[in-house]
Amino acid sequence: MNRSPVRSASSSPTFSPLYRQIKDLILASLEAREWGPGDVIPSESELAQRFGVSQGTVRKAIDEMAAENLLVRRQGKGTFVATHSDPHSFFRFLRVAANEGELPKSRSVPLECWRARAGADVARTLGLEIGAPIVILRRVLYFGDKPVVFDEIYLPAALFPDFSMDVLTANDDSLYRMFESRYGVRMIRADERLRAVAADRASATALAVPEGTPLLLVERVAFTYGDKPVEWRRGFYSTENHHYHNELG
Amino acid sequence: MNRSPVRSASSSPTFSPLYRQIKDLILASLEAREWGPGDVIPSESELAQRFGVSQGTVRKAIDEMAAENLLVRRQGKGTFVATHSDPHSFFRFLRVAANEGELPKSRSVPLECWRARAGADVARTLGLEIGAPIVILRRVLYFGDKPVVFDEIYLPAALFPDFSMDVLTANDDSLYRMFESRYGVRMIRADERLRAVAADRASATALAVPEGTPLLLVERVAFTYGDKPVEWRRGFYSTENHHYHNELG
DNA sequence: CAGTGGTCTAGACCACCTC
DNA sequence: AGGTGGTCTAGACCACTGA
Repeated sequence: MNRSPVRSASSSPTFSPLYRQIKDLILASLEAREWGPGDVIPSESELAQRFGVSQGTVRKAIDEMAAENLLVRRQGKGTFVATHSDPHSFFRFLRVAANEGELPKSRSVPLECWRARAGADVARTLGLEIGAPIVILRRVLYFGDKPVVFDEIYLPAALFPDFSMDVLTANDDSLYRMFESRYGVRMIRADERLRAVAADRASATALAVPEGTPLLLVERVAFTYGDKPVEWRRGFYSTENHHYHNELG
Repeated sequence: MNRSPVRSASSSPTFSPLYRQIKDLILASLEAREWGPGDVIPSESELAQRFGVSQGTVRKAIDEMAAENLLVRRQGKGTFVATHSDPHSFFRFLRVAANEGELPKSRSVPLECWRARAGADVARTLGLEIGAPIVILRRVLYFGDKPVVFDEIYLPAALFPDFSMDVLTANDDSLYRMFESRYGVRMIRADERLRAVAADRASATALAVPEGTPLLLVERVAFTYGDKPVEWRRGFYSTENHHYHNELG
């Protein structure tokens, strides 16, 4: 490895600065699972030596990756691969808050899980062939004793081979935590589209509200390294006592 | 001015690094309107000289402020105070997208605007005394010929003294653009809470949908420098042909 | 051309963690 | 004490802009 970085690129149309090349190299190592979620990566000076650049250049590369929540710095200890284990990361991908007071602990209750073949919509969204094997999961998220989110989740079976009710019931982690620990698939980004809809029978039942109740519909496509889509999800949120929280900056 | 920065702070409980002190000084200049939205600020080397630190330290301060969308760097030209004029900034505070195709140009149609006194809710949200003078605006946002958002907006009258229908009709800018150009109030951050509700008579009329239609309710508190709340807004979004777009990262 | 931000380096020292 | 990341400096050179 260790392609030596290009220091000058005058008149090059695809010029990218050294620290960005370093960033791409580190990114490649993450993608290749050289270091897994939660692991320490080599120290800045060690990486600097490995790549033949100064420590400041490595530092700038890591700065960007920390800003993108790919790495986490801890002074005195080292730099770590980000993981969905820590609760901070949990709420980056679940923007639910209680209208009043603190949010009670969440509990995920799987309803059904089955295998199917990708229709046109799912295939397009996940970048699969039509007819490719997928897994579908329905589950309800409770906060305290209240059902708040009814999710329908579509996954490519190729990436989550043995995904099933058994795996889910044996596992108390959040889904994304399990995805990265069991299948080595780490979600790093997601696009969401929010709409208001009337509860149909299935969502009304799951959320214990009357049919026709206005629900917040959240459609999500989640991506792993390389902006590869690996999850499609439709979540119905009961917003009687909760809301979707967002910060604009 | 130019309090000389403190270089060492061993055992100080409120230690903050030099670049953060510089950042606070630049922030104070922004808050004091030493440079207005869209203006160039002094060059990095000039600021370094003014504050008696190295250029790299000023650079790091500006880096953070650029990441927070307070400043905008333009290579070869200088560093500028961010403004709501550029369309990029516009969509940071209006997360609407069309379900299909491009979003047509938006048009804001004011319905009514009147003065009132703050009730308990508004007073608490905006940090005012109960009974303090406020201004209330109702307006509809159209995209193409479709009404999409019905807004009710509460502002402290002290900050927006002559705000009225006349001012609005004479002004084609976005609200936030007008706030910063006419009143010197620049919105830098906002908290939003999203819920699904059934359209009441007022919102149904404004959005030309049947009463009871599920609507996306977006409650926003917007903040200016120093995290001071200066706007409270309730927006009803018709999500038949549009949605609220959010990126999780 | 001069002036701006952008990159890269080398080295010093500080703050924090662990042993 | 020895390692890690965090701060700060000084200086060189590159890339972009506009007169």
